[in-house]
Amino acid sequence: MNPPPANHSSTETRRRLLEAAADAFSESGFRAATVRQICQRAGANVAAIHYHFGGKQELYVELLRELGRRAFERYPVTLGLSGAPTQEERLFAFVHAFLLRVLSVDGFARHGRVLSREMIDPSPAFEHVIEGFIRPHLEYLHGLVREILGPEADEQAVRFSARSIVAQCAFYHHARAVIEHLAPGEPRDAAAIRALAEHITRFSLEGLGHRQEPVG
Amino acid sequence: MNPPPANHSSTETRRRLLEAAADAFSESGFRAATVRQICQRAGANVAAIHYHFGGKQELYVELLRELGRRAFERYPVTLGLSGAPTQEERLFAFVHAFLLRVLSVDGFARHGRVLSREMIDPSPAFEHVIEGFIRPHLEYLHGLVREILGPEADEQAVRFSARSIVAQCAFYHHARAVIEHLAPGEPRDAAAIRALAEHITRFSLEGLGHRQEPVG
Amino acid sequence: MNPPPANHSSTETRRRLLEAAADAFSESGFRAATVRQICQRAGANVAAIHYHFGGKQELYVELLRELGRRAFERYPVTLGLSGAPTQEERLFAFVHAFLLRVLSVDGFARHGRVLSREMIDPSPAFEHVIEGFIRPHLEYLHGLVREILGPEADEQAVRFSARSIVAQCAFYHHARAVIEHLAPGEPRDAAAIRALAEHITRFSLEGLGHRQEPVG
Amino acid sequence: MNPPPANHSSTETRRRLLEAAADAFSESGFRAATVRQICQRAGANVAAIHYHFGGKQELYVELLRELGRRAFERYPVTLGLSGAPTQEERLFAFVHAFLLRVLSVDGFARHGRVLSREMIDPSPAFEHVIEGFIRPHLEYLHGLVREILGPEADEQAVRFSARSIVAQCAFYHHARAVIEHLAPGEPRDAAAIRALAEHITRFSLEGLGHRQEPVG
DNA sequence: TATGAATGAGCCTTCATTCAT
DNA sequence: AATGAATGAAGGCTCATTCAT
Repeated sequence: MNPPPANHSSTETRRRLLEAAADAFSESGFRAATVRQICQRAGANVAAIHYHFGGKQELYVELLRELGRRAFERYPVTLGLSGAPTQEERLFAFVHAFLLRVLSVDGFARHGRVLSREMIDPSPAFEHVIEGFIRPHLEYLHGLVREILGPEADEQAVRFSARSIVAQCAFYHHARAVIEHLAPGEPRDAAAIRALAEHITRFSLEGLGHRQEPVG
Repeated sequence: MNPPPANHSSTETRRRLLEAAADAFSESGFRAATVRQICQRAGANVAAIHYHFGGKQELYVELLRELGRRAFERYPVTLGLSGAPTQEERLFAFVHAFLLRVLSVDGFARHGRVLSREMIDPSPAFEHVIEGFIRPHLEYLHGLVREILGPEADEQAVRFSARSIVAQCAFYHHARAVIEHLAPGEPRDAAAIRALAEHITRFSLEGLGHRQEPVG
Repeated sequence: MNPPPANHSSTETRRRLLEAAADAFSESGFRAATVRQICQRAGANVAAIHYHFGGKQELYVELLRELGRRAFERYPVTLGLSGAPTQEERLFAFVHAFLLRVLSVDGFARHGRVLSREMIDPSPAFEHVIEGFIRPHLEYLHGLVREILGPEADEQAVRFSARSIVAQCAFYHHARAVIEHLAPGEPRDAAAIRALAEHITRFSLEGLGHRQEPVG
Repeated sequence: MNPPPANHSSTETRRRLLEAAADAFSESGFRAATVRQICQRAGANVAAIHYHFGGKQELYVELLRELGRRAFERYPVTLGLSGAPTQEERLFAFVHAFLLRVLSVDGFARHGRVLSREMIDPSPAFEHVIEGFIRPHLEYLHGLVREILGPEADEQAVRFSARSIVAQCAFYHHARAVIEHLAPGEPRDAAAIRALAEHITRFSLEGLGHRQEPVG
């Protein structure tokens, strides 16, 4: 008698929940985002998150696991590189990719933003985030910095310098509220992100003592 | 209907509430910290905050005002400078003071941490924080950067460069969980903080294209 | 952030909440009645009102809507009239219905009592009450009074006279404590209410200068 | 060393508290008025009410006792009468005095308003109010009504009619919110109050079957 | 005689979770 | 496989009252 329920397959609901969670968590953070909000955006029942994931926290962890890949696939640290790139090119790619992961308007940036929040306010998924994403990419950067600094640089210099680079990138997400308030309307389109990346790359290369060969 | 008396006297309970609030807000942020928590730590009744400050938010603002004064008195941007300091000395003082305000183990650092959290997760007192603390110090830094970059630098270069400097300092608080996890046990005593400040100053001076004249 | 679902289904709990709310609000008024009280009487959790209605005020408005419908269906202003009633009959019906809505021992009277309280101590739903219930019925009465007074009556006379009529009816609820104290045990059964209505109707008809033609 | 405190005598503070309480209770009712509000208006300490009266409720009872006299002295039921007034004149005086006690803008009306509220929402002082003020004046009215109705009127007719008269007067205070909302800006000055009293007197006299002797 | 400080009970609301179907 | 209903703990706030001086 009743029409069969417009039954979205289980995986379909799950996907919509993850999608909605990505929006909510990247906008509001883990605590401030509410399950009602997420379920509503996903067109699902309040109990759906508990049903599919076991709870809010499990959904969050699953989101990190599931979507982490995407951001780093879309914007790998070697973004746009090919052949035998120079050190400058490799640093620029790293910085540019970092900024795109965090600032771009496409859906991929949501993951970057969630990761970025995770640095600030660790969740139970912190360990997973560190080991799965942050450590490997930081080690890549360490390698690059070590190359640029040259063989006589000690490890502390490498660590400090890598942090200085990451700091400049992360700042644009961490302090976005301040930046937006003090420099309202500053563009964030592809060109502006590229300009930021160029600034950070140049600033950091010099900071690393990397001298561009003087002409002549 | 009528607000409770804006009590400005300095009772013991009031002081203990501010102390407890400094701990709670610097650890958990404005939203996550609860008045019950704070009152309990202060050994006071739940209604004490309402009585002494008018509410959670008013307590927060009062705390910012109070701690702000203390922190910037203890660690002014011209930390340890006297006479006619060089640009390098002034930048070092700025960076060093910033780090001390955020990393030092004394009570003063709690204010820096609250400010740092405010960048990340603005509270209803955001406006006050920006105008009272962040804007004035940022403008000081802009002036310094402008001097170092020289007269031909455009304003965007000044802004970007100042951000790069602040970013490196703030990162040590924003990303403290990550740093502690990846470099466990890295010291945070006075000497270590000075070393960090030296690194950031050197890195930034070079990033700013400031060349130290070679000896000889 | 997002309101709870405006749940319009008719669950058993929802009905019990409305029932309990009718008791509580008619006895204590909007402000003095507490959600805990209501939930407890309804055998429900404290959060039940928020879940089913969105909040105390929304429950109140919903109750007014619901009970209003019932009370004016059960005791319409044309109570018992049919055919071409005389002015006297119409006024009697109005007065009688008013008193029944306020004094009868069945559940319907709770609505009248809530309305009556609203006159005295307006709640945030005051506007709704005025426009939804009071104004329409008052305008009906104005029409009737205008007819009785005849074409030469000015509008102020109409307003004042209508008030005099409503006042006599409402008084039996407003001043019920005084009446009960000074005339304890005065009956409030159907016959007594009818007798009151007859008194008020006669008193008012004469007050309106309406002369019953003497027989013969 | 310290100057002697500007010590208002005990009775002075007491008087100011009663004054402020009259304002607060007549405006907001017993429950809604807060002790903080009252103490603040009186320029006294929060604890002053407890100190001088023992508590909010005791202050309220004291206020009724203390100020009750004043209103009935200022506006006695025989307001302005002298010599051998007619029944019409006596009824007009009663009604006019009632309205003035409740509607006039001078301080005396506050007491009338508090009494009027008491009818609606009895406080622990209810008994006192009834016996001290309401019963004696109602009995006066009963006597007057009995005279007007003539010797053959039964007691129920007297009671009902007296209520009809009181109801019309009290309504202007009880339903003031409704009246103000539906007829905004209707004046309440001395002339307007007199006009109301004339309407109610005329309406009631006719309601009582009192015929003004036809000429001739 | 009088007060500023502090209290505890209670208010409405919000939330992640769990239950019964 | 999935849901609408219901829960309990906790949140910030308000108030009349009491305490210590």
